[in-house]
Amino acid sequence: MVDEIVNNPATDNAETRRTTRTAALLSPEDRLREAIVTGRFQPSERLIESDVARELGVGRSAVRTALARLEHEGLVEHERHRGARVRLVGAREAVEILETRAVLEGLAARHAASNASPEDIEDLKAILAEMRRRLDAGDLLAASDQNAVLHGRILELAAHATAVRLIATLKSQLVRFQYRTILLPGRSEHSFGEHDAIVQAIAAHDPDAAERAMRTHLSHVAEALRGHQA
Amino acid sequence: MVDEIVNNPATDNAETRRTTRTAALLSPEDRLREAIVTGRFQPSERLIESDVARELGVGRSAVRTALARLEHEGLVEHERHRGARVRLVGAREAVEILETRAVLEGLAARHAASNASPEDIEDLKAILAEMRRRLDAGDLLAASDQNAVLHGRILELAAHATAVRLIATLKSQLVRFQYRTILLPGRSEHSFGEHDAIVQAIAAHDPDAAERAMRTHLSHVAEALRGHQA
DNA sequence: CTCCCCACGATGGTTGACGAGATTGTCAAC
DNA sequence: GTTGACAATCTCGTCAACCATCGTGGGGAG
Repeated sequence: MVDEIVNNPATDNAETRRTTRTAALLSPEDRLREAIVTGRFQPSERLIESDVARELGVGRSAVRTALARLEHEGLVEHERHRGARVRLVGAREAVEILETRAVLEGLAARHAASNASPEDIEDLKAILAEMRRRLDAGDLLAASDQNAVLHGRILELAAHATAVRLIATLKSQLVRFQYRTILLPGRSEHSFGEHDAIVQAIAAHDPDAAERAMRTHLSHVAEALRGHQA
Repeated sequence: MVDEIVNNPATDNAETRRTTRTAALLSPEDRLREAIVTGRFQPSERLIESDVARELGVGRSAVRTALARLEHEGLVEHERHRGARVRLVGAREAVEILETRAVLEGLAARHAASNASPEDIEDLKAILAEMRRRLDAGDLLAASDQNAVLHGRILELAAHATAVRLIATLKSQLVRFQYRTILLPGRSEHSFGEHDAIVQAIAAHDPDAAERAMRTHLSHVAEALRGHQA
């Protein structure tokens, strides 16, 4: 889930800027988020409420609440009486976020190791096997999808609402770093081995090992990311 | 900083409900937060925007934005078209939050160990010494204050904005659990020893030891809390 | 050319109104 | 008496128009 930081960008995207409210299916918040994520608003660009409202074809209050939420998600920053602008998370902060995710997902893995039922473990192994198959088939992107599935499943098993929530918000802040590090040469085999170790630790109901494995895995991802864009 | 989960409750509190906007010094958000924290609104009580607006003597939109923020802070929960109610964090969730804080503060301690300058280390030792003095004087509350100072200082040293931010929001969710576990019999000495270990690890620039020490410290706090209210 | 002041721009907040979704209560049919 | 449909009500979500406040930049005074 970090090997490929991907929030599906609500793929519709195709010209919904009619001022008529025909396309009011998405909430203003989602529309605005999507506009930021897909880069229709440049980083550090000022988001004037009235302009955005006209652009999206909604009222100013809707934009205001949307901005408030996006601020909490870390997508925009806000100064009183000076307005909002889209936040640019630099490489430095990206590393911070990955570190934080590492400890949080480590915690999740720990709980998963405690909670996992035999069926859960079979599930995880099946996901891993599918990842193996796709790797052998040379389809790195498909394998990366499986990667996301695995991490998601572990979070479910953790049954730790607090950690899951925080991880989700952290993820959203990294939308601009949609690298699939698994695509880097040699990374895919490393990644598979790390995931294997995680699953094995969970299967063995060894919380310490599970946390350790998850953290080393994510730190390697962070490292790969760092090297990739340094 | 966990031994005494205390957000100073903006002690003014004294009847500021005049509809006249005389007492508009606090932002609506702060007023509402304070009202919830101090228990003027019962847990699970419905927060009807218009009522709250009248109660606080502000407009409905102000209340709306305040509610949105408090929702993100975890103080209220919100369902579309069904309104907001003050969120009750049960013991189970409190434990979750403490666990999460433990790993996050562990991360912070790790960074603090890497970053700390000689002066920083002297600082920490001074705080610790002051804590020792106050403990010897038998003033547990004062010692608990020093405890908060120490944790805060470590967070500063960590220079890890992401972790600090998450920890702050987690803290605010625990406002209802304002126990000072240090007041429990025997806990104070334990607590001092744990803090001592943390400072020593930071002084030795040993990130692993610092994280470990912080996590064991906080897990003991969680344990004490659990036992205290079980 | 520099500096200060003020008008303008934008936000924060208010009021009033309207529609949508949800809940509740009533009433009729079985 | 119970049940189901329908209507009234409640509350939120949004819009529109408005005013007060704060920042900022440009123009006038020196």
